[in-house]
Amino acid sequence: MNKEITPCRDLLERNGYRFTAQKQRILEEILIANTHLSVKEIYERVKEKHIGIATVYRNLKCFETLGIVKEINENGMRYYEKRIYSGQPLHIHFKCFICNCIIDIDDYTSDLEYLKINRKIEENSQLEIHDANIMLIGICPKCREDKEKCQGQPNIDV
Amino acid sequence: MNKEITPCRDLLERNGYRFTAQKQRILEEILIANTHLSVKEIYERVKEKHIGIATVYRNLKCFETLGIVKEINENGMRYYEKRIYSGQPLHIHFKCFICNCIIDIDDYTSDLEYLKINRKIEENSQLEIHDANIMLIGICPKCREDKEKCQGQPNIDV
DNA sequence: TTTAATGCAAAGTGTTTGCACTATA
DNA sequence: TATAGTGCAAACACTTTGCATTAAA
Repeated sequence: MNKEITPCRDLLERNGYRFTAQKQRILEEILIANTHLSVKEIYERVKEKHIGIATVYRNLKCFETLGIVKEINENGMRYYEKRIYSGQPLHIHFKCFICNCIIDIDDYTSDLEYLKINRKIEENSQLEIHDANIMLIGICPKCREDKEKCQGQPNIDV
Repeated sequence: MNKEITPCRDLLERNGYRFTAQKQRILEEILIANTHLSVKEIYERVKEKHIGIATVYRNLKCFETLGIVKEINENGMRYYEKRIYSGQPLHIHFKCFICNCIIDIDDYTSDLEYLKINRKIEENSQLEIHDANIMLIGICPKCREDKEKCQGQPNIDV
C-alpha cells in the first residue's frame, strides 16, 4: 500500500469519516497519477470494482474539504490532484488556448516568488491567504510549431 | 453609448462577425459591471429584450475567442469580465473558502511582480504565456471575524 | 439578397440527491 | 449493532445544438 495513504487515513478518521475500500481506491489513483485527473478519468480507473460515480463525487468533495486533494476548475470541468503537504505548497498549471491541454509547471523558484507576492497582498488587505490557483494561458510548444502553417487565428489587434 | 464598445465592434467586424443588437446589449452589461458576472447574471440583465440564454452563451464564447472578455471558472460556474487592453494586464481574484464569495484584488504592484515571474517561466520553458488566471484562496475579512465563534472547521493537522 | 445570428425547445453533459442496502467502527 | 457510506436511478443544473425565422451587411 502506498505509504502516503496512512496520513490520509488518519486525517479522515480523526474527522469522523470511515476509511472505506472506495475511499482507498480513489485516493490511490490520485496519488499514483501525481497529476491532475478529471472526475471521469478517476471514475474510469475505479469503476471496474462497482464504484459508482456518485461515490467518486462524494469522496472527492470530502478529500477536498480536508485538504487532501485540490480542485482545479477549467473549461467547466473539474480536475483533482493531490495537495502536497510539505515542501512545494502551490502548483502552477499552464493551459494551451489552442489545443486546451493542461501542463504542470514545476518550477520551485517561481513557486517561492509567487508565495512572496501573496504574503504582500495579505499585508495590504484584510485577507487571509491559504492557497493559490495559478493557471497560465498561452500556446504550448506543439501548437507553436504548427502556428506558421495555420491561419485560423482571430484577427486580434486592438 | 459606452465608448469602450467601438473598439469591440471593430474587432468583431474585422473578424467577420455581425454587430447585432444582442451582442451590443450583452457587451454593455459586462463593460458597465466592471467585475465578473456569471452567465445567469448576464442573462437576467438582458432577457427582458427577448434575448435567449443560448445567444448569451454563443456571444460570450465569441467574445472570449476574440479576447474581449475573460472567462473565470470557479466551483463549476463560469464568470465573465472584460479584459483590459491597456494598463493592467491581469486580474487577481480571491475566493473565500467559507462563504465562497469572490473578491477582486486590484494591486498594480503585485500584478507587475506576477508578470515578471511569468516572463521567467517562459524563458525556462518552451511555452508562450499570453495571460494568467490567478485565484487566491483563503478567508475573507467577514468570515475571519466569525471564526472565533464557529467550531465547524475540519480537524486538519498533518 | 445573402447568410450569419437568433429564439426556442430539445438534447447533451456534468453533478447532486433520495433511498434501500451494505459494511465499517 | 448502529449508522456512515454506498450503488443506483432519478432529478437537477448548466451548456450546446438543430432548425425555422429574423435581420445585418
